[in-house]
Amino acid sequence: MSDNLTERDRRVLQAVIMDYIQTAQPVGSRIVSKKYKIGLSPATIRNVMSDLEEMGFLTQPHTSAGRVPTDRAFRFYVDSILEMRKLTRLEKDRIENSLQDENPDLGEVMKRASSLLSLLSRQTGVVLAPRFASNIFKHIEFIRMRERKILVIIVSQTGQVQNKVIESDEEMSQDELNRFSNYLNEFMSGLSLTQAKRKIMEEMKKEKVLFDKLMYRALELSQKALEDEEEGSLYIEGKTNIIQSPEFADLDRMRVLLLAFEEKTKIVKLLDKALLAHGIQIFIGAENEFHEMVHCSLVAAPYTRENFTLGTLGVIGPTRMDYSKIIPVVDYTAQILGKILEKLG
Amino acid sequence: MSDNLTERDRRVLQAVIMDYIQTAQPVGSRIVSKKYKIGLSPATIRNVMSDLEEMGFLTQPHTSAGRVPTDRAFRFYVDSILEMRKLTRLEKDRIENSLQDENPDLGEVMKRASSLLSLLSRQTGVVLAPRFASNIFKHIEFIRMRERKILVIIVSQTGQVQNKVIESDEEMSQDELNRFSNYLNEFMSGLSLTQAKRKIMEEMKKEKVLFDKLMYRALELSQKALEDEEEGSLYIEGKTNIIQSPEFADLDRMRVLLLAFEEKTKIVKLLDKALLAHGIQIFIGAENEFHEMVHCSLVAAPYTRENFTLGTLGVIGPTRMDYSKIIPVVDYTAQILGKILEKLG
DNA sequence: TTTAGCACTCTAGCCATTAGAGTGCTAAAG
DNA sequence: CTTTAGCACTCTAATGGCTAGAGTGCTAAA
Repeated sequence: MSDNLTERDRRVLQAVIMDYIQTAQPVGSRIVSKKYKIGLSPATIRNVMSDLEEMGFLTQPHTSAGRVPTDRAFRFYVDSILEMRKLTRLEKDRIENSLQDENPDLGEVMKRASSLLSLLSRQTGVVLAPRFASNIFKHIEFIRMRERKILVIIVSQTGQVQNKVIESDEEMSQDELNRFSNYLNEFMSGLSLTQAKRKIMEEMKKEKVLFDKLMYRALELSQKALEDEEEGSLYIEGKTNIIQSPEFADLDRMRVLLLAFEEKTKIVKLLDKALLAHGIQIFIGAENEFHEMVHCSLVAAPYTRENFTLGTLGVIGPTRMDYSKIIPVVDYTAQILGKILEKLG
Repeated sequence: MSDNLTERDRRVLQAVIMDYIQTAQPVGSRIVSKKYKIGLSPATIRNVMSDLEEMGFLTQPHTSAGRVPTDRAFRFYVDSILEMRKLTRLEKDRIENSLQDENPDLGEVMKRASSLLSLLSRQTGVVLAPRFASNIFKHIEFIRMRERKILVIIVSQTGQVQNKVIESDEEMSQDELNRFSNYLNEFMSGLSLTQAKRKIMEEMKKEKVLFDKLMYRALELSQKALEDEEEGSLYIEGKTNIIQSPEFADLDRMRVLLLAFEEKTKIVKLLDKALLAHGIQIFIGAENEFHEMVHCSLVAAPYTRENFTLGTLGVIGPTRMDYSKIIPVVDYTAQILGKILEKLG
């Protein structure tokens, strides 16, 4: 199981992988020898392939079939063999233009980004929107609906709007609520929402606030409004692309994956992991703990504004997807998305 | 092609349809004679079936197969043969409980309704949310974002929140904007949003307003905020259920349908049609102009609050779905949803 | 009018066979 | 020692023939 691959081994492995990416069929020694000029006879290739199989990079579906790269092979491939295709000017333009927006609305931009990723990769595009809580606070508003139900609207500096119905212990007039809004708008001005949350907690403990019933109530309401950690909205576009991939001809596999898409939470968790990393991250097949995704890979990249990570985007496709093209696409899209969001600042 | 079906014809047709709904297989004369006690021999049944075929109610996939009901047969079935299964107390309870909500948020309720429909029918559940424009106005708020970009938030009496970034011709301070909000909140109080739109148009033409530049601008902004007819949000749940139906074993068919689900606009149009009708409506197969849905039916019902139609909900499934159960489910869900929304009023 | 009987048709499943792709091993060539 | 040609071997996927079974339509008898 040693990993000491000779140059020749790597060349052969690369050929097998590349052919498999193209055809989705087991690759035989003849093909490798002919189509990819390695200058070796099929017989030699066979020996090499046999070695690679021993090392866990290839498998045979059955004796007389060609070989198929394992997850491990793909891992090795993306880590050390893969040569990126540079994006053409045309492709770059396309990415830039698709994301450009006259009246930028965050939701719209997110949706476009995922569509774009799906279109360019011919796979499924995903974008994890910035956590609302990580935004800078801009405005809060309380609107009395009926009895003790109050609609709270919180706006971030990026123009994201979160709204929620909360229930107060006591009935309150709209006037009172307006005073609350004014007070809190002042109080939280310029803070990030997480900071704001903390500040509110601290303030509530102070003596003078404990005596001022109204102020206490204002803080209490805002706390309720901020309290639930929303799971971060996920945009998925191009789900139907997976139907084309022969690896999902098996209906059960497909169903499981589509269910995961519908469920979303697992995908969110996966993208969350990529949030912490710097630059492109690739999750291959069974590497990620979600059994739904054993036959899939995720190419993901965080997008940042002024070095602050906002969210993640990526492409989900079969393990066999064309990394050499998709990685640069994801990378560049993340860069551009970051830039666009700076304007939205 | 005459429709004068004898009682016997109808019994046989019913048997064929019911069996086909169960098995998704062509139905032969033997089965009809045995399983459904019509008291006729297979030979007689064969004659009847032959007649029904001539009349366009049945087809044969090939000579020696049984018969399959046509869309026309299903139409006839739901219109005049079908006997509804009554919902059990248990099922009714389930519907009521699922939709009940402590802190009702419209989006949440819609989502639950579609999930519920999907779960009970084992098909795909769809809910068309109330048009925002048909709501009663509650509150408007302008928030200055940067330069001339202004975030407008409009709240309806049901607690729905719509937000949008608009651009004004001139830069304005938050103070001015606040004055605008105050003025407009007064101005539109109690109106439906469509009425409000009209009133604004009229007001803008008045002379005195034309001279008051600020007021004119306020109206202009609110007009911009209200102008775009948003397409009404659609909730779809349980898309993966269609994978189970044997009629979608054909990947192309399935892809087309899933695409339609992703696209949404066509489904919205279809549900819009049902909006006008009273009570349950059923669209069978090729009857609806969307070729994506040739193998599907839609059972839809509008839901109303105090006799005012808010939206539509329904179930999309194969033509062969179990109408006798699904129709009552859709019907009752629509009723309950209406009631729930009254509270939300 | 209904039904039993029967000839006929078509499909789906089941071999058996075969072509072809690919392998591994051996022995010769470099 | 490495590479390669040659060859026997294996396995699959495709093909074709065959059969059982399901279902029909027609005819003639009940």
